[in-house]
Amino acid sequence: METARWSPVCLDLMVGLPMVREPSPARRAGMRTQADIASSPCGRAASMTNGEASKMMEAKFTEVSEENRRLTEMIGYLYANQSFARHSPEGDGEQPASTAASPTSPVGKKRSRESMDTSDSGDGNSDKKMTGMVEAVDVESPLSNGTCRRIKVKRVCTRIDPSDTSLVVKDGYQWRKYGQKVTRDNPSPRAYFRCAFAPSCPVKKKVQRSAEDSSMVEATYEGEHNHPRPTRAGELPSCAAGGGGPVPCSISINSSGPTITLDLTKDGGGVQVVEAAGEAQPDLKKVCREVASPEFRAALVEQMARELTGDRKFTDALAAAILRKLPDY
DNA sequence: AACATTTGACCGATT
DNA sequence: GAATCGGTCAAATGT
Repeated sequence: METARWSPVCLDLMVGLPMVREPSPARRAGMRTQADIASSPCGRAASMTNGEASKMMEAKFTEVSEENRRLTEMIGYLYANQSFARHSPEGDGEQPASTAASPTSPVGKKRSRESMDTSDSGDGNSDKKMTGMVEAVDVESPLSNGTCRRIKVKRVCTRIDPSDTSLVVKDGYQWRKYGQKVTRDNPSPRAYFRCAFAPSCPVKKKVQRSAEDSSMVEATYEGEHNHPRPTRAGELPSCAAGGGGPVPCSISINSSGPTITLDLTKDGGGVQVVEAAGEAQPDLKKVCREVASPEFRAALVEQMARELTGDRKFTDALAAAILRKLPDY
């Protein structure tokens, strides 16, 4: 018997921390100065009213999104001039794509580790763990004929029940597991999945528990689906799947700096700040704390709700989805 | 019987 | 050239 379920709500926001107008080399690398931080809205938000903060945050988010987009273009341009590509975060979701990779030949059999594994490359400074983030990069997959094919690699971190050993991340697509491996730098095994529509769909994903936090799993998607997301019951996006599945509706904010995860399902807590590399500057931590404040979160939620309800396409789709869930009368 | 998952073996890349 | 590692294959097993 099919009962009505909660409609999935999963918002992945990919916004960067504010960048300066004329990026210096250091800033191009994602670093921020104290002046940047001091002038950021987060540092002042606490002293203003919620309404003011809300408005300001909205404006700032727009600005930051624009910055992020420019940064994306810039980094993409930089990497396009190099022999390998690994460029900017791009906060799009997984859209069905018809052009990405050749349907008949999945991801190249072997790729360099540099481009293959964006999480830990195995070199000396690789202990960066970007837990809680949603990151998407394009990498070039070398083909046997010497050319390269660009594929999208997206990393998503999700919180799941620590006792759940299945490493199943429900993301709306159907997957077939084809392997599992214990890797050197993580005691928990890494599971390999292929899209159930393979070989026509070239997408693969790797899922592995975080070494530091066993309640977090890191899923790495390679390629883009060339088919629509299946809509059968039970295949809900990870953030909304209930019943022991991955739970949180989380928003990750990252731009080469620390990762901030806002778990909107929790009251008061649910905020996690993870340094992307080494130790974060104290000021940065302060900003992160302020970003994690109830005021900021409330403003964020308010803005998202406004954006979504103001989007005609979204409301139409939502209405259609609700109607589908209702029994026929 | 059919399909999905598990798991050891294998392969190619890297060190 | 050997050791190591990550990724994949495919037979065995489970549902």
